[in-house]
Parts: sequence; structure tokens; C-alpha cells
Amino acid sequence: MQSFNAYSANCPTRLVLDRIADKWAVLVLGLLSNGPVRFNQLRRQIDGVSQKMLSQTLKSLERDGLVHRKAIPTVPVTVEYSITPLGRTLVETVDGLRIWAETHMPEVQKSQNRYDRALA
Amino acid sequence: MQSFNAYSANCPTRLVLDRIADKWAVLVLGLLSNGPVRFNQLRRQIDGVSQKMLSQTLKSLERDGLVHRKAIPTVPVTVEYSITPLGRTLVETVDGLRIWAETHMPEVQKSQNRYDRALA
DNA sequence: CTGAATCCCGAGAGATACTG
DNA sequence: CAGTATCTCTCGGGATTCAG
Repeated sequence: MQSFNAYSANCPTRLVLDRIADKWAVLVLGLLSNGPVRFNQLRRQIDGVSQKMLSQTLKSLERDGLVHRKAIPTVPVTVEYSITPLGRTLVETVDGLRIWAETHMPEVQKSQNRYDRALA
Repeated sequence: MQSFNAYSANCPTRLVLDRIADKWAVLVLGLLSNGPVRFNQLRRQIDGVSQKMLSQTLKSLERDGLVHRKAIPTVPVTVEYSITPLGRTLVETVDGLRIWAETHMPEVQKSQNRYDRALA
């Protein structure tokens, strides 16, 4: 558990946490894990995302090697995004958190209710 | 993979992600997993945390049932924080991310370097 | 010692308009 | 269709001060 004993901007665990802390990034990876999708398709499927945020998110995911960008030279140009093998391993890992969430969230909410009632 | 197909503030996975997105929360849980610690001990061990953030973090962790708060009526009062069994299961889950990070971060960085060089 | 309350500030998100 | 550019503004974090 050494990684937790000190905060460091270079801590690899921290970097991954920051990555999946990004709401849009996780949603994009999840959608792409079902197959390639084009930009505006993603935009429509992810409710509430702005062009700017989607663009930023995709760019950084591509930079990290988690997503592949393929521009098809049609007129007008179409761009297809797909998940990489590396990205897929991350999705699988995040799935562990999903399991935890589904298993333990009821308990967390019970605790929250207890806590809130104790205040009132 | 249903949970990823739409953004919802009530998505349990999202709630957990938001929780561990909190830098201080993860560090606190990591430290407490080694045994109970008092407030100012935590403050000293976590470099760069402010009183405000530590206080907020501990309060919300207690609310979620991840951390237990025990006030000892000395003068002045001392407060001892410890991790709960529930909190321990979360730490173990986050450990999966640590493994991923240590395994795949070199690959991510290689991708980033490639990407950045391609621009220059 | 363990917090709560207040003020202050900058990073980051949204909206809008424009381009290849 | 797939972005970029700019502008604004909010919200969350830091510093400081006060309290039990």
C-alpha cells in the first residue's frame, strides 16, 4: 500500500484516478467498447456533453493510447473512433468498481441516511 | 455494460467514481487502512492538505460509512479516525486500479510521447 | 486539538460563433 | 461532419480567522 502514503503528482495510481475521474472519458470508453462510433454519434448518445468537452476528451484519450482515431477522407470528412486493446483493459478494470458500486452502494446510502437523520 | 450507456447522476458507478476522484479521500483511506490515526497526525502525513479539505473529506467519508470517527473526551478533545470494514473493501477494489496503473502506465506514457512528437 | 466560518481566486465548463 | 476559438462565469480549493 506504499502508493498511498504520500501524495505525488507522479504517482501512477493518481494519474489513473484522474483519468477515470473524468465523467465524459469513462462514458466514451464505455460506449466505444461496443464498437466504433463517429463524433456526432457520440455527441448524441452522451446526453449533456458539449462539443468542446467531447473534443477535448477524445483528444486526450487518443493521446493516452486508449482510443484510436481514424479519419476517412470523404466529403465531408468522417471520423471514426474506436477503443484500443489498452483501453479495453482499462474498461475491464473499471468494471471492478462497477461491481463494488452495485454491491455496496445500498449500504453506503443507508449510512448516509443514518448520518443525515442524526443531524436533524 | 449497461451502466455506461447513459450519464445519470444516480448511476452508482458514477457515484463511486466521484468518490475516488477525490484525491484526499483516497489518500486518507489508504493511510487509515494501516490503523487508526488522529486528525493532526493525518494532516501531517498527507502533504499539502489544508485543514478545510481534510475536515470536509473526513466528514463525507464518515457519512458514507467508509470511515469511523471516535471522539475521546479528553481535554482538549482528541479524535481518532479508523477505516470501516466497508471502507476496507473499497480500498481493496481501488487496489485493482493501482495494479492497472503500475502495469500499463509505461505504455500510456509511450503513447503520449509518440502523440506529442507527432505534433512537433 | 479539532474543527467551523469567511473571503478570495483561478481553473475549468458551458455557450456561441466560425472554419476546413 | 468534425472540429477550433473566444468569452464568460461558476464552483471548488487555499488561506486565514474564530470557536468549543
